[in-house]
Amino acid sequence: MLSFAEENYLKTIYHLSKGGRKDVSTNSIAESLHTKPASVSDMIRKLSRKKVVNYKKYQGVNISKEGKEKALLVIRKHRLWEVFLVNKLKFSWDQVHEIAEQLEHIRSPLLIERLDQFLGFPQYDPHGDPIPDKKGVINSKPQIPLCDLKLNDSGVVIAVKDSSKEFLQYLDKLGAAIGTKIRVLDKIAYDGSMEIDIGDQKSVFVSGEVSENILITS
Amino acid sequence: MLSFAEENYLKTIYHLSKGGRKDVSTNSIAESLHTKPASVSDMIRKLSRKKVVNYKKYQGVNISKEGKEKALLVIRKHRLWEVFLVNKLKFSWDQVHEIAEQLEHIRSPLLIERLDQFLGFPQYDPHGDPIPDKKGVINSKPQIPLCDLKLNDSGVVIAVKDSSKEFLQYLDKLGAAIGTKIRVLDKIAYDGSMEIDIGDQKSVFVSGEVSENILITS
DNA sequence: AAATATTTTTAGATAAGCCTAAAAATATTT
DNA sequence: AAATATTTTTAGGCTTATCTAAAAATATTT
Ligand SMILES: [Mn+2]
Ligand SMILES: [Mn+2]
Ligand SMILES: [Mn+2]
Ligand SMILES: [Mn+2]
Repeated sequence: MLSFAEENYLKTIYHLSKGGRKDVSTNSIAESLHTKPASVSDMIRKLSRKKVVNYKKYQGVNISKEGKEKALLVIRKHRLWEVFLVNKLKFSWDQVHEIAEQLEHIRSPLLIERLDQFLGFPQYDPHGDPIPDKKGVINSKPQIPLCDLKLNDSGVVIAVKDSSKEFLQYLDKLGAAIGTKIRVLDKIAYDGSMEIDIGDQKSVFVSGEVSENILITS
Repeated sequence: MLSFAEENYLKTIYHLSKGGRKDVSTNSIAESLHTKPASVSDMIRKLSRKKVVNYKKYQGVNISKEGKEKALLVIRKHRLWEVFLVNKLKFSWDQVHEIAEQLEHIRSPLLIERLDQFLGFPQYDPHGDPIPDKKGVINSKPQIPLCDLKLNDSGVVIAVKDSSKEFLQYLDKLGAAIGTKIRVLDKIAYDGSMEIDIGDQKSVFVSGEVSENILITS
């Protein structure tokens, strides 16, 4: 049985090891969780004793099979609750992450099963992230960051990499919600910014940073 | 801001002071929370510093005005979540208490407001307990324990005093859910047990303990 | 009223989870 | 390869919430 803190560490380690290489650095975990490296070292030792991560001093950690299962269950709960908040309680997609951070730790297998059913077995959360099934299996569509599209390529917004309030509210303002068609009108080599057409309706300029955080399916 | 543990202590102190006299003993709190009196003494000192209880050493505690407000908010959340679990997720009334014990600590005023609305502003939880409103106001109907009814009196089950799995499952077996009509056929002075008619359908004997835990409106 | 029993508080530990500062290991420059 | 910089770990503290054992206060009997 893992504590809330242990679940949060494990989830972070999972996310960090998914993006980059297998081994995750102490500093990157500390940065993600807004804690100090010393605290991370302590916690990693504890997670290692519990066999949810593999760890050799000074060599970074990687998540074990059981650790991954536990992390995916927390992520499943997080995303199901986000769907509940948006679809049933009419929250907007930029309001739900913080609340889901709390709800993801509620312990009751039956609750999650019933919630899943109540929501109609959703496949994706409000930010386009896939919801792992009971066994932790993720059914993910190919996602390309907008910045990787070529001139005149088009595709549909399928997810966002950054789920912060600020970014989501900016996308709302652009009218670039999930499901919106986007076409690349111009790519500015100088700073990585782009001119894009949103929903065949308007053309706007977005920064390189923004274009990295919008995920497209083609 | 109160911790989960502090919220649980406060809720317990509120419940204990509602039933009997105003001042609550250290031992009774310890018993309710399955902790030791020494731990209770520590916690009471802390709650007293936070002004949510009034406390004089060796004289017991009573809850303050702010304490009562905070306790009622936790109780409001607990009962709304129980309604959600039963009405929306199809849990039975004996399955929801433990899960609500976790959900009652989720912090988000907007979430509770939306949940209340989603549920249609329910007045009572699945065990017949009244749900405090946003301001902590409780709208409670008069409740009499079954054991206080006289011979041939009748009334409707409006709530239960004990919400344990075991008791609720026994009531299910009796067919004495909330809303069921009950009439007193006989009162056995010897042991306080009763013969009752349930829903004009069948007569059964119930122990004195059971008849204390069934609440009736007349 | 004195003796005894019960209740409550205090003293001293422990575990989790965090911190800062210092030491040790590893990585990067020169 | 040596010097320097960075990363990671360890050492030692702090807070919260719990415990057991002992002391102090209050309540009950005799
Ligand atoms: Mn989220
Ligand atoms: Mn999400
Ligand atoms: Mn309950
Ligand atoms: Mn209830």
